[in-house]
Amino acid sequence: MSARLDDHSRSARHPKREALADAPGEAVDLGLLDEFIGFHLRRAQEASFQAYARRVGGSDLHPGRFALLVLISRNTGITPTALSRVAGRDKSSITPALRDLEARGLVGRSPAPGDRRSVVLHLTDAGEARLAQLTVHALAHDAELDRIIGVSAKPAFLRQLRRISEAFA
Amino acid sequence: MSARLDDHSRSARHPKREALADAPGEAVDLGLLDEFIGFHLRRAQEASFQAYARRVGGSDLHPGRFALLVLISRNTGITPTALSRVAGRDKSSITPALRDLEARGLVGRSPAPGDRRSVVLHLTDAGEARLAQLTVHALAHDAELDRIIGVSAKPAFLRQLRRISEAFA
DNA sequence: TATTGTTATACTCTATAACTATA
DNA sequence: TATAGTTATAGAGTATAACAATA
Repeated sequence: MSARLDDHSRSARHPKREALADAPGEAVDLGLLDEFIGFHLRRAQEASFQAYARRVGGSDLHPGRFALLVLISRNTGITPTALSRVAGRDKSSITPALRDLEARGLVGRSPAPGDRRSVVLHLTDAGEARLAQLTVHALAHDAELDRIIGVSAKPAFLRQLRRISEAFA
Repeated sequence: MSARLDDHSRSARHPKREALADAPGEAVDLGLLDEFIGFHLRRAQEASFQAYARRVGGSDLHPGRFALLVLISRNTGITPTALSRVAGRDKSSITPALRDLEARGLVGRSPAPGDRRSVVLHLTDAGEARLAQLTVHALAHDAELDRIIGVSAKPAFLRQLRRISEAFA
């Protein structure tokens, strides 16, 4: 909620200081944080992430893995290095994720034609099936996000998020 | 990638989408991801985080630590458990962060009056001074975010982010 | 010389469970 | 019995540096 930045009267309402946030939902002064885009960006992202994780089940594939499946499916033959660039990660960070997806039998690799240093990636049939399952959950989750921000406001909201990630790319 | 935040020679306009990270002429198809709020939320948060980290220097205090300093400063006498609830983390997750801030001499603790199990937190003078320094960086970073999304659009944007985090709280 | 992918390694952040000392 | 805080431990996720094979 919105914090009153200069309100020091809270000690009047809460004579015992340790009771400041004893009860869940007790008011805590967020100070400057309450007007920072970065702070609310982080909270929204975290909340959305955890809601998705609850939806698919904690033990299942996280959003990052789902994103890899989508990207490999839509870009069959992409290389690990190209994937890491899309994800904005170092190439060494993508190796464990791909190994995990391979171990689950969802992703396969083949020698890259024309460059024997490289490999090209594809989804297995099981990978495509799993992607289809996860897509149902992802669509439901996104539909919930749509309801929260309002369908008519979505395009502008997405545009602003894209502007942020592109401005700092 | 060595973009400096202070470098205003860099255009803020980015007309093309999807050319996020790949070699020229090799556009990557984002598929469903491109319309997912959660996906763009994550990218924006990550980009903002890294831009802030570059601004304050990679070795310095990260946004999470800055947030703790703000919260302790604005809520002197808050307990670790209350802090963990504000941050949405388990109480065991807050212990290492507080130990770090104590080791840096920025945060102090005292016995909680009336409950000998508990402790209350406060910023040291050095902590307040450091918070003031970091606030300058945080304000500059947030001003850049303001420019990116537009000052007039900021209130609605913040409202939407708050709605997301509160809807999944 | 540069690039691809991997390995080794380390650091951060987080969570669960068990423990202590209180309450 | 329940709670505050800590500890031990484990699991993701990421990064840097170095390496072998290839370009």
